[in-house]
Amino acid sequence: MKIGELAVKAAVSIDTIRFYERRGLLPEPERLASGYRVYSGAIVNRIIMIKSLKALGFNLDEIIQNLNDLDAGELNCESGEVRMEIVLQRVADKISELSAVKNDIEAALAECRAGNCRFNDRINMCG
Amino acid sequence: MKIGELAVKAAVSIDTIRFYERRGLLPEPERLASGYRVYSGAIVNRIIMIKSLKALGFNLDEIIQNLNDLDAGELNCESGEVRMEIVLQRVADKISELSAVKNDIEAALAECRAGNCRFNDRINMCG
DNA sequence: CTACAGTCTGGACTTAAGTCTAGAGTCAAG
DNA sequence: CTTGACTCTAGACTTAAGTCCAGACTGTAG
Repeated sequence: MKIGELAVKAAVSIDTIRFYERRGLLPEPERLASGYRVYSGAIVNRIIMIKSLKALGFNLDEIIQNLNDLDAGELNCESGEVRMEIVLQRVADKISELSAVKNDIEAALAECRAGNCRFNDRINMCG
Repeated sequence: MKIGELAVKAAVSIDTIRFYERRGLLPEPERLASGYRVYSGAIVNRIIMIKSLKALGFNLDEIIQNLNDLDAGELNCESGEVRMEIVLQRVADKISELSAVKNDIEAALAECRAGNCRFNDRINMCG
């Protein structure tokens, strides 16, 4: 399978595949005499793994670590759990940060609607 | 007041003040014969406004628009309300996006703890 | 006068995760 | 053989909001 087919099967762009290769997320593939990259079907799953880990909030460096440990057989249930907990905390923190912003906007809007708009006076209703 | 004092009073860095000036968020200040920027006290409030709008989730381009309209007297309660509603929507969308990620991680963790860990098998528990 | 702190400019650098481009080579169909 | 689709590389570009730097100048205290 050449890169174009892989891109379709894994639903990523060709550029992304080459970028992941440069970043070390994907192994260097075999090459045809022409220099074209050739892939086995297994690589599709690896890209799906990467996408799954991205969806879980891991960044590329963390994904590299996970995949390396996975390849080395050093990624077990416990270490995976710990990693997910760390990412979970990060996601939860971002959510509460944004929730605070949301509350501020809602308070400001409530002030507006109570006829006490300060938007064009001094926009500092949100600490 | 020179830029260093303004930076302290407005609690931003000197670089940020110069950057805001380049970006058009702050007017070009008077200069001393030496070329040093001189500011009146009023500029402190403008920077505080910028920070408040940032805290509400506006980006710098939107803040420029708000400030321009404010300067032109074209920012009234209604338009301010509309703008805040748009930003509120954006924030709410981000929150639900992150909440979905959070749910996925929690589901994966629950699977782990139920003794059905698939982290090192195939990390695709989250669509 | 000498230090030293403050300020100036223009431009490069940062993060993250790609995306885009030019110019060259390759492959398959007609 | 030609055409068009595919692939190659290296490197520049993107977004956002700044931060950092070198090298020069200014202002002030001792």
